[in-house]
Amino acid sequence: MTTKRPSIKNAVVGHRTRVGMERRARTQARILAAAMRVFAEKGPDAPVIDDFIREAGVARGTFYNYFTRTEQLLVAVSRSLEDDLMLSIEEEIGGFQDPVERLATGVRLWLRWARTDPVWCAFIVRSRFRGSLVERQLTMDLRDGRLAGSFDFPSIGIARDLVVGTILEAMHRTMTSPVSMAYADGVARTILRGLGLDPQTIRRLLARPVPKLRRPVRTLS
Amino acid sequence: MTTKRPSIKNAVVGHRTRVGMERRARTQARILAAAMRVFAEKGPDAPVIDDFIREAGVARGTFYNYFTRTEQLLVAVSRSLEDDLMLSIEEEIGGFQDPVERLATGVRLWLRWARTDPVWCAFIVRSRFRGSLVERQLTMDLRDGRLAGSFDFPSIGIARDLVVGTILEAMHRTMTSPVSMAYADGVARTILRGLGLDPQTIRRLLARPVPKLRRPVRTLS
Amino acid sequence: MTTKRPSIKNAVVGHRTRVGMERRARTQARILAAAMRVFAEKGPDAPVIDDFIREAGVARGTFYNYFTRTEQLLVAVSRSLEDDLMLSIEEEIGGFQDPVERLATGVRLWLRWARTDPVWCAFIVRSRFRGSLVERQLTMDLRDGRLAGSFDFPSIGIARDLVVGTILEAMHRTMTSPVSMAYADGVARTILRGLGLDPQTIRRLLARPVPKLRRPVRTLS
Amino acid sequence: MTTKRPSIKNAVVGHRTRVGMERRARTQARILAAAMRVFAEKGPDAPVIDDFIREAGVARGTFYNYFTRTEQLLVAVSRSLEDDLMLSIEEEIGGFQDPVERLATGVRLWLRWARTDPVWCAFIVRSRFRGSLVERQLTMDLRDGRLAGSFDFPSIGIARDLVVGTILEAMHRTMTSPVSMAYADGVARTILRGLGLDPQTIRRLLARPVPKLRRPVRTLS
DNA sequence: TATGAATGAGTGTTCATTCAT
DNA sequence: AATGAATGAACACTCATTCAT
Repeated sequence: MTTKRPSIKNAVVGHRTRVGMERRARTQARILAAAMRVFAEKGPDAPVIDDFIREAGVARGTFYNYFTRTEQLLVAVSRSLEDDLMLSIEEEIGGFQDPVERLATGVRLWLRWARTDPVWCAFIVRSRFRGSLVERQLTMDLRDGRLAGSFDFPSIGIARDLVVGTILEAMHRTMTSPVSMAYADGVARTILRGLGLDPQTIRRLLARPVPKLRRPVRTLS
Repeated sequence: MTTKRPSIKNAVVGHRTRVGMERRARTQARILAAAMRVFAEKGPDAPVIDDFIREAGVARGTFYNYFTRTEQLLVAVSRSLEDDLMLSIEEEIGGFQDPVERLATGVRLWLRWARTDPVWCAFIVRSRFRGSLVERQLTMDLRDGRLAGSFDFPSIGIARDLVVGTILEAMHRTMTSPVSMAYADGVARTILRGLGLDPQTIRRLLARPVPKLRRPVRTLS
Repeated sequence: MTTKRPSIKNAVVGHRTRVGMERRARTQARILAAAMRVFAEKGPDAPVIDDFIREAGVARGTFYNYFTRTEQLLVAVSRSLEDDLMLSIEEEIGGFQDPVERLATGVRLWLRWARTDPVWCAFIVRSRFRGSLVERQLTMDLRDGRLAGSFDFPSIGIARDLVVGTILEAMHRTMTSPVSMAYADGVARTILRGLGLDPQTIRRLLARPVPKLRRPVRTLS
Repeated sequence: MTTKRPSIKNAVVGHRTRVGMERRARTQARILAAAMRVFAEKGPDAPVIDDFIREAGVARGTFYNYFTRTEQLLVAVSRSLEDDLMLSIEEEIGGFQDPVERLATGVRLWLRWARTDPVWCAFIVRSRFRGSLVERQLTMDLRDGRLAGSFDFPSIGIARDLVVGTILEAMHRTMTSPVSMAYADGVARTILRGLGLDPQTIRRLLARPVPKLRRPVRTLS
């Protein structure tokens, strides 16, 4: 009989623990969401702790229960934003077998999104952080494409630097002055060229329509 | 009459003006030189005005007579550092007729220097500013190379983004982990590939020895 | 009727009450023991409530059920530490009939202990609190010694100030720079002199060996 | 001729320097005077920087131009207060040849002042700092008195601990409960006894009238 | 033009205390 | 009685900027 009903003591402790953890999670989420809005408005460097606690509606002390450095917030938000787009893109290119096609489409989607959301774009460019998800996918595609004989470059590191560096500069240009969609595809073309693809193949790849992102991407705007 | 013999008063004013201008120039140069040392030691963001005036040995008020924002100093120093290397490089490649050879050698010299001087490298990467001299030369070479039929890219802007972006990422990697000289040439190879050069030509270009920089480059270390 | 057989309810309440009181005592003891360790490590002023609850492994709220001021803890620990040594000393001098001999030996034992345990010494000196037990014993011995005609001083208060003040300064010196055992006896000699003892008697008293403390003294080290 | 008239440049620089130094000295004095009032009101531990700047009527930054730690202020004020009384006392006992008489009168004057000014008394007792001037004079008198054969104690250090310790405890008692003037002399008597003086001499010394302090003592009240 | 003392808004951080569970 | 998340007043410290000399 007694075994059926959990002892009051255990129940209470479990309950308390659970309630406490839930509350913690909720508060942390609230601060993070607020931080995202703050960063969106003020950029990655300007915000001060006051901005975050005002936006989140928590007390100073509460903030310090979760984060002690503004930078921690920036990293968390930055990673979340990059990963978010990457997940949306992955949803579109997940079906492709060809790593070259994956990469080509991925770059085009990425740059298109950068055009659509300049705030997001500026944020990603200015925060020096580079998300782990995008790095992982990129490395994989480069390796697979080289193994398949499609790509030709000295090393994966160099190829990665080409892709990331060029895209970042392109994003920088995008947020500075509005660019055409042809510009985005031109960047993709040049990157693929740098990875050793022949013009013919590139032309064929870029002729395909770019899929629309179906998964809603969290945005800063 | 008065036109023949300049009045003493005028002479004095002129003298004073001249002396004043010289003093201005000297003080400004002193502050700039100090700023360079300060930035070298503390990075581009940490320094406060106190650091500059202490290093330069001028009073607070004096500083404000020349610069009102720390950022102005950063831009000035940054430009000076980039231009400095660019001038040294230009001295070597000035004799080359072929824009492709100019660019190839320029990139190789730039990356080699980055390997040699990690402090300089970190500084250039972290300060978002891009010097005008390097931009001008780069644009010129890209345009000439395309006109000559050697390069093939969608637009000069895109080509510029490829070159600058890839180099910046490569520099970032250089300052993070030591890289071989082969890496530097691999980056050059990939960039040239992205600009539309065929592998054969690239191989031929990279087979040539890299000239040594003869002009001493001002350094942060 | 009800008086004969205690109602079950009452029994339960009594049980609960007893259990509760035991728990209270146990928790309080835990906090005190933790406080002693914390004070030993950080001194009397630095510790914050967080230190105590972390060391004791109790929740913030629990702490406030027992102490509302850090100072209360300090007083409790301080008194305990002083009384502890006093009890050990009392065990040695309890057999002496002569109050003068009691006091002389007590002072010598006290200073010897101060030499042995600088952490304890520093703690007693820095916390201005003066334990009640030592005050009581000291007053008693001074009074008895005067009644017996051994001591000669204007008032017990003054005599007490002489003993306590000199010992505190001596302890201060002990914790600042290491002192010889002769220093300790020199202090005892001077105190006894101040209490009106003649040099001859003092010499005879200090010629006797100092007993070893048999009761283990709780220590901070 | 030119040598007669100092060059304008020199005159200006000298003038500026002088003016600056004067202003600095004035501000520092202002902060110190304010600190003294603040310490008098709130004791040595409670005051916060805000208290000092409000009382002194200077800006936060100004305060930090002169003191970076509250403790520095405490030390400065403490030393000043102790030295101040010591100077007044020295003025009275300066004429005495006999070190014993110097010391006896000094102790009596010191304790009498403590009775008169409980705020000052509390301050000296609570701030652990011991001024250098009083230490120096005391050590000198003890040494001279011993050399002259008047005093008899194991070491100067011990004698110093007796004097300082007993006086501090006596001051503590004075600020806790009002004491008679007889108490003050009783303390002096006991101290002298501890230093080895015979009762006869002590009685003779204490029979002399205590001089009045002529030099005004800066006070906290 | 150069000086540097003075300013005070701004910011990060601590920590005693409360209170719903 | 025990818990611990949340609170926010209090505090230390920084540093760009001004201005009288």
